[in-house]
Amino acid sequence: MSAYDFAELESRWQTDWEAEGLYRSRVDWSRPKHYALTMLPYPSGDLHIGHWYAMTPSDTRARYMRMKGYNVLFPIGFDAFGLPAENAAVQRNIHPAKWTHSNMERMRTQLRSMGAMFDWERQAVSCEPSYYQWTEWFFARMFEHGIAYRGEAMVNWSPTLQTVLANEQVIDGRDERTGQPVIQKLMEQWFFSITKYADELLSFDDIDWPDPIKSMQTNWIGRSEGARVRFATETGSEIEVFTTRPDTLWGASFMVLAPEHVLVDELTSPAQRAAVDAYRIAAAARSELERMEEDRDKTGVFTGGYAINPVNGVRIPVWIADYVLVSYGTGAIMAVPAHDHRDFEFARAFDLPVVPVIIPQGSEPLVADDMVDGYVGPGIMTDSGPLNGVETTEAKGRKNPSVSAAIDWIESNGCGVEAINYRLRDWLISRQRYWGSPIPIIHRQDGTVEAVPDDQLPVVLPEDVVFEGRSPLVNDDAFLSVLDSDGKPARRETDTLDTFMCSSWYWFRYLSPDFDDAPFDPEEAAYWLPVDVYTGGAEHAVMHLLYSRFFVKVMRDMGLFADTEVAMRAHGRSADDAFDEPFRVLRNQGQVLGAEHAGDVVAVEGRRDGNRIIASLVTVVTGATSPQGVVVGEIMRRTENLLQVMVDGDLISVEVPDDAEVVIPSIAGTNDVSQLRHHLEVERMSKSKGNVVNPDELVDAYGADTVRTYLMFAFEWQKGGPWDGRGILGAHRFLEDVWKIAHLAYQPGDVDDEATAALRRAVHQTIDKVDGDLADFKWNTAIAALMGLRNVMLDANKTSVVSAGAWAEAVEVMVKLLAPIAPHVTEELWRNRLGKTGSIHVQPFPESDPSVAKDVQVTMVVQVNGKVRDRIEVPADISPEDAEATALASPRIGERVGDLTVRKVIVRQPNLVNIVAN
RNA sequence: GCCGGGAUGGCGGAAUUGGUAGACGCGAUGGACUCAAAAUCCAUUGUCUGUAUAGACGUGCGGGUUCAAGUCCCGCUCCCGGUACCA
Repeated sequence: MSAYDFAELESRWQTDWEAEGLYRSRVDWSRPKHYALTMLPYPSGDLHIGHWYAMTPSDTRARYMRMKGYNVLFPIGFDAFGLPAENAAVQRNIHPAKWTHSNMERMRTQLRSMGAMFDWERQAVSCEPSYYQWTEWFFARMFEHGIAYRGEAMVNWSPTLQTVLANEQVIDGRDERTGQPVIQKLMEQWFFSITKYADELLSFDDIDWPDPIKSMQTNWIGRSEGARVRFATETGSEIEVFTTRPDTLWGASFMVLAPEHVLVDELTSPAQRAAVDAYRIAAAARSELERMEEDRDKTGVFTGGYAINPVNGVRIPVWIADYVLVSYGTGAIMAVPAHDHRDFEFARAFDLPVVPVIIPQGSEPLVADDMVDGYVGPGIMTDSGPLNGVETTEAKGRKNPSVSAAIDWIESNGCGVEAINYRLRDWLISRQRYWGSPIPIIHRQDGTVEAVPDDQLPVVLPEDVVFEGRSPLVNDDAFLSVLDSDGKPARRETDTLDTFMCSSWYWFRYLSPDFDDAPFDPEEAAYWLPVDVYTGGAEHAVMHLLYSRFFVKVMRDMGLFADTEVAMRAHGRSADDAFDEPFRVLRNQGQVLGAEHAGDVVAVEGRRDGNRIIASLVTVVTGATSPQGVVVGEIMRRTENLLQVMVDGDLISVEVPDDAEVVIPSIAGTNDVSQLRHHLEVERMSKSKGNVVNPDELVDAYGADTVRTYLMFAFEWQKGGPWDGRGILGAHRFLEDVWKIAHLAYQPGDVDDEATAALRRAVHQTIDKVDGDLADFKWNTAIAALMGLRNVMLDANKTSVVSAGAWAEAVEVMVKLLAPIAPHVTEELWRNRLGKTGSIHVQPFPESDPSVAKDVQVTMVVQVNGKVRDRIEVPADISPEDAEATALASPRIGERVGDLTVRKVIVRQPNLVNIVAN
């Protein structure tokens, strides 16, 4: 037997497959198509184990579908624009294009080492002009159709760098690199009106997506029904609010505006001016995420202005507070503290009136002074003029009688209208950066804007630029100066497009990456679209996937599939519903994290309280020693001010109060809790998320097939987990065993029919198991089943009593079942050991024979009062009567039941009988 | 904070969706082979009860439903992902 030389055979087959064009995918209307898509990778530098974890199972699924008879398209490309390239430019003085291209060059080689069935001739790269020409073209279409528009949005502004920062570049309100403060600032930018599609995006009727994803998108869109109500101010303006509870309008006792609301200046009285201005500056220093944290103490300032409650004419004060966001609703709320938690907290904090207007069901009317929280339950309306006596339930919108009555009253009295509000905001697509697709817009001298004509696309990024922090486009005169459609001097737009836009249409470009007349070739699209299976990380649950859905719907409505539909009909395929959703089936994998490292070690001094320590001194230590009175341990987890510290195998909670002394040797000066928190978090992220595991080394040591097999075997795919390098030997041994089994010169002795049937049963049961598991994306159990078959075959070889025919069938089936998982070794065995012609990867997937697979004997469990007391081998087709009789006849059961009275016997033949006796 | 997911032996994970908890693998222990080691092969391996064809306990914590709960219900704890300019 030759040795399993994985290195030699893997590179040989990769070369041969490419020469044979085995993975070229071509339109073939005589065969059913399958478009398998794996999420577009970002060219971060080196392929890491996470890429393997995402892509090799997708490849296995694509190969499985191919063996199931489909013509499969499985393309690959790069999401090549983005922030990291610019960071590299700033930090290491490498041009983003150069950095990106060398990364892609490297990653292509690494991707090829996976042995995936990528069709490289369909590669799409988002930073190449041939690609972003069409990204720009889509923007131009959106602009034409009124989907793209100018608006204002908050940005992280660094006054020091005079530039906009990404959220991840801002830590604790400061620029992560320079440590200088960052403020929130309104800026004019481009948007796509995705909210126009909010309702359609809430429907998932025709797609097979995981429920959690659908639920997250639904919550993200956040549709709520209610009313828009106008409050007149004493300065003569109107404040419009959206409320889901118009029925509680009579209890509105003050209003709160977002600090950035346009009316704040007008409403602010001279006496309050200083306080309001100070508060607005403070609010600008806080991120939106911080502002939404509900358990924060409520802060706010009275503007000095008043509004009139339109339903009862009551004069109510107008405040500003940062818990109201400009980006949600109208940026203003009416506060009904008696019936809303946050408003109640705010009212109590600032001693504002609380006016109950609901009598809780089955209870006495509320007394404002006695309330400890807003009441949000059902009841009867009171002190609400025309609504008095109306029932209020816990239903939302019109389904709640009081809300419905209130909307009718408001509309007929002209103070508001029924309205639907979405939490979803329009998609901000402007980026004040260089390394992205330019927005093809020209700013004319008269202040209007126009799109760059299609025949002048793409607007190409200038290459000769210098990086200092701000986007070099802003200062690039050659780029900036342009003539408008009237031939007058004009200025180019300098914002570039959000990279999410590049990744919102890439699967169309794969269809025909060299097509010059349109983003995609309708002939290809008519066959391949839509994507049948999309796999990728759950971290994209909302944004990327929602944007992609939006994009397709917009394309459909702009008529961009008209030619494709014609081509489909020409081939007799219905175009109905083909372009409402981009991805028919979606499945998510988890993340493989770097190997778990020892955490930071801290020494803690403090007071012990049960299993918890209230710290007075926390020191981050390197060389851990344990002097008297000090607990030294490795930090396992940290949340807020609570550290979980492992000390001699026990987890101890350490609470770090704000006044505790904190010593972090690597940070000079006095340290505090937030620094401790921040420091430990950074340490943890760089350790646990860093690409500690290098797949290239694993491929060198064990081969790509082993790495693939191990990744699919060792984790629950949807969940992922920390990498553990030890287990890979198990996967490698398995492939070596398969190699060995296929090379055995099997010679039966005296053939035993029962043993032969048992082997065949195992083989056919394994077919069913692997078939079902691969269909369901359950790689680990599919491989476990194949390992089980391996064990059965090694035993069968030892006894050598199964027929030669059954053995040969088993070998062939095992190799075929394994082919989608370990493509190289199975191809080698198929063609060079089993002597077959043609690739194993185009063979039909084995089919099981139910009559062979059927069990003849099974273990029946007999329980007494739910506890297992005996196990009996019985025929698989045992009748319920026989099952019960067999169970009761068992001496061990007789002993157990003894003098007890049998009350009931539950029979689930052939697996279980439960005898209830007392 | 909010939204979504998760927690099962020393470790990764299985469990036909209410019916044998721990498949498969790693690791560990003992043995075979070897001068020795590696590799390989054989055996054992949830915990406890001194023995084991026995019993009790056991799926993050506290309750509940059921003949039967890892699975369903109620209440918690902790971890992971997302939170709109990381991709």
